[in-house]
Amino acid sequence: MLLDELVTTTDTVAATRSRLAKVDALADLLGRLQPDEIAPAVGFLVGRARQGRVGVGWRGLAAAMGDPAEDPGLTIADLDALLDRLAALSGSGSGSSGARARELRELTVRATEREQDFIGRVLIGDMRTGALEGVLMDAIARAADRPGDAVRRAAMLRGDLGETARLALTGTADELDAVGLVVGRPVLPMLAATAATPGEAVEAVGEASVEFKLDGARIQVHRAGDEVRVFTRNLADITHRLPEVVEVVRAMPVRDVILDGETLSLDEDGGPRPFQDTMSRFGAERARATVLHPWFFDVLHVDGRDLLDEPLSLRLAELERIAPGHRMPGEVTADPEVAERVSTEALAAGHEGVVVKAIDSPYAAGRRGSSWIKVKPVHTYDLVVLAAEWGYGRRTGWLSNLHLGALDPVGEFGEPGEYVMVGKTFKGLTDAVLRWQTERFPQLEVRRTESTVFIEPVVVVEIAIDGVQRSSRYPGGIALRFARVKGYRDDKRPEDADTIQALRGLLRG
DNA sequence: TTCCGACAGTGGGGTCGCAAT
DNA sequence: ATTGCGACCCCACTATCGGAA
Repeated sequence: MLLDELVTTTDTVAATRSRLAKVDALADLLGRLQPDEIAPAVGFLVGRARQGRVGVGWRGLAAAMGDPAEDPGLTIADLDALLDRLAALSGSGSGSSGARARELRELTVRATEREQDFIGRVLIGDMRTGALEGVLMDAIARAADRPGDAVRRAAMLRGDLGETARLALTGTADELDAVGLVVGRPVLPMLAATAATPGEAVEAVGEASVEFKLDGARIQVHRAGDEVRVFTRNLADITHRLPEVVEVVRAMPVRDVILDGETLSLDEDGGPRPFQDTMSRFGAERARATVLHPWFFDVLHVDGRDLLDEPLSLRLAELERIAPGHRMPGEVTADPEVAERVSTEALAAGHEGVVVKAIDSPYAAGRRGSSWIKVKPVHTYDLVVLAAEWGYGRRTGWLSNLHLGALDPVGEFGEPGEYVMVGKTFKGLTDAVLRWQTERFPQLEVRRTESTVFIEPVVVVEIAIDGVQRSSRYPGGIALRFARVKGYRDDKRPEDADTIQALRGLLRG
């Protein structure tokens, strides 16, 4: 199929807000693809090429794009082959950036203007058609005449939407239904919703396993005999970086197993180190002094037996049997007060909070259902808006991302009474608030750049954060973690804002 | 008719490896 | 040796659609 035909469909999809209409257009396209084109096309449509990331970002793209062609001639296979070549060049030594740019230019001079635009969005992974995995799964089901739930289930267990689409469209219904757990092949991890308090979470799910939530990285570990593989939340294979985790699982009294858990580094006293330290070790290719410890909170398969559809109570019993020394701390209860106590214990030990899990729930791979609910304490501070950046996409034309400052009353970082930037946020803003600040901030403008309007430090905004972390980017040495707007505080004066010293106090304890 | 679950979009912090400078 | 880019960990929240209640 010509790439032009696929691009026409994505234009149609982007032009409507109706999901049913998007599904119609996508299903029609999927039905016309050749078998070999299905997996590549699905990768394009969701902005996640089957080759993965190929080392081209905004900069590389802008530098490499050539003049467009007049007439369409590229095929889906042509773009897929380009991605293969780019992936092969990725990280292949000196000159590879130039080689990637040449490959990209060679292909894009054969692309029309709108094909170039599409290729760019594929490479960046930013499709903006309002149809990603969720909508596309419905379209695959429609095109293949299979139930949506069957496609969804297969995609979660297969961990690969392109291959699932190919199977759904070219195989039998039985073959689709037969997609299951395979030891060694990662599945999409189950996700958690959010609640304000542990008590509220227990009220919502009933009898629950209330477990510590550790501030580390999610891991999924597969063992088949002596072969152990470790995967991230996004299913990347990081086995070679975590030999200590491999050893732990290899020592378990099982032949085959699939475990879900979290890994992080500890300090000398056995307490958790900051997330940044865990990531430093987790992200490094070479061995480091710090060790990553695994804690497991679920088991999906043991010695030939799938446990996905078994209740959590049974899975936890299996976990206790095979990995008693590496179980996530927790307690089973239906009592909100007990849940609050477990949460207090987790926080006292330096952890993030708790996850409350319905004790009778199955393992819903890839779903953010309501049977797992995470609870973390929220801190709020009154900060001062220093600037705002122009938004993107549906926020084009609105001042969106806020620069936030904390008061420095003693002049530790400048003159007394000045404000020290500690982070940015775009979260928590409703359309009405976006409109308001776009109207208001230019009246307070002191200067501007292409992207940013800087204003008098007089607007106080209440900000929620999970905490702070050390920073080399900001002058105060700390940055906000997961900052979001709770609301503007017309009743507060900027000189009453919270201080950089108070924020820094969050670093320990 | 109203409610609510699922999705997509809008970006935030950091760390690493690597290629270019 | 330093810098900038790209990949990838962690993540919250709002608007919207369309099926469920």
